[in-house]
Amino acid sequence: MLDLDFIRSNPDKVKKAVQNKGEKANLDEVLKLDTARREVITQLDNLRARRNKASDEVAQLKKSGQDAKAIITEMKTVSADIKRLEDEIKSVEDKLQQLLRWIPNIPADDVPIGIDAKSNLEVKHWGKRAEFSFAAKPHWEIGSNLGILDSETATRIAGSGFILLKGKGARLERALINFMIDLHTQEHNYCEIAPPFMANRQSMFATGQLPNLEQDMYATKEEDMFLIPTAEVPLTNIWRDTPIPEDDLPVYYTAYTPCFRRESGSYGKDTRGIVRVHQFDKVEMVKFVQPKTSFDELEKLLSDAESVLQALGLEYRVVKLSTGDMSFASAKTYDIEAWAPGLGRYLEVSSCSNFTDFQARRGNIKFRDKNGKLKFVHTLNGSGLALPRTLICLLETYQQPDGAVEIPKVLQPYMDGVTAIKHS
RNA sequence: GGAGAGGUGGCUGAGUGGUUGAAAGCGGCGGUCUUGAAAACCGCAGUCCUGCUUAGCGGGACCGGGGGUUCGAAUCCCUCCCUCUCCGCCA
Repeated sequence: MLDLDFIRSNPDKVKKAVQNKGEKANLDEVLKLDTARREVITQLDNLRARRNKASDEVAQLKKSGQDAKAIITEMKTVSADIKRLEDEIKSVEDKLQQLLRWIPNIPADDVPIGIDAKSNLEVKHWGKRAEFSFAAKPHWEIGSNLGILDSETATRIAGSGFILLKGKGARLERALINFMIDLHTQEHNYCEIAPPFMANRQSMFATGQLPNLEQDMYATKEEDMFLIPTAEVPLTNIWRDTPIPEDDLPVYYTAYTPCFRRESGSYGKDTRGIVRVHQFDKVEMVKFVQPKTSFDELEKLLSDAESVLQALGLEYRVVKLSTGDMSFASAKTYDIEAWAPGLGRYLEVSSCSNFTDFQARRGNIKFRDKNGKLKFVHTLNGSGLALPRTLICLLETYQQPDGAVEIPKVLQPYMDGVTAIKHS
């Protein structure tokens, strides 16, 4: 959500942002409603002031035993007018809020302008391309050959687009989660959280999943709750409607959660393997920071996510997303894409964004500054990392001619010292 | 799922339908006193919206959310949400 004040005084910037992000938002109507709103408020407040005054007079008259009929009769019509204006203001504000929800965050100045991923900008490359003396296999072949990945069974249990890991495969998943969480808590100062995996409508609105992505989420029928599509939702909502003590800033949280996504409309994309699934594990990082520092914090967040790939020895590149490719709520986003040799392409394993005060405004997340004033924080989040795709890159990068997969050194302590997953 | 109790300021906790933005206590901030601190005493303190002659001054709203009754609602009525206690069920 943007500040109405900002929209009013910078309509051109907002218009440009809407356009560059490929969103549809009725800005002219917003400005019109904003004016109407303030006009009605002025009238309404004047009438209310009159009523308050009269109310005191009635009280005084009654106290001294005098007749107040005249005022009461007069106030009947005033009250009727107030009620009419209250209905009007409610309808105007409802419409305004409705439209405001669809206005995206303003992209930062250094974000490349473009309608889609074609305008993204590669800003960094790390690691050497893995070379193979044989034809590198895709992960689903490696996984099923080793008996650690069983998609058919997952399909029987839940349907297509679900993963079942087995034996060392399941263990590897758990090892990755533990390794990542330990790295972020021990090296990068994040506080570990184990949050709810479901969230209510208000939480989903605060982080920006609603209203845009309602169809992409799994919802419960009876309770109007949603399965979280990312830990960003519960983590960011920890401070919703709750001022953060300034001394606590910056606040860093990390959490492992499963993520649930319907992926409706993505049929035909990534149907093989586990690149795109309905449920996947992810370690997420979320930050609440002082507004001035948020873009620096984004760079740090990015490097925290990168350090996972570096430790695992996986080749990757960092891409700065263009206006059209980044999310509705983001001001600036970096994607990290790791190389999957078997697939022969990069996979997005992390997305690190600065939401500036966009989510904070929606979720009323504030801190008290030195002068005692409440101000919106800036929020950021980044995957650190998404598991199935990291697992894909790992299996495909460390596959051996005999079908075994070597385990990177940093993970071995998390695997009881296992150095490779071999055919059993 | 059944029965009951309750949601008031940063916290605890009062509040006969009419100067109640709201007593009191704690905590907080500023001061007096003190070499310093504590204690004591005095004073200040909420959020949001809006207007203007915008370091300020007005006005309005806010006592879980929404609706209703009334000239007037923290107070009465309806409804939803949440918390707590007991029973049942259950990892």
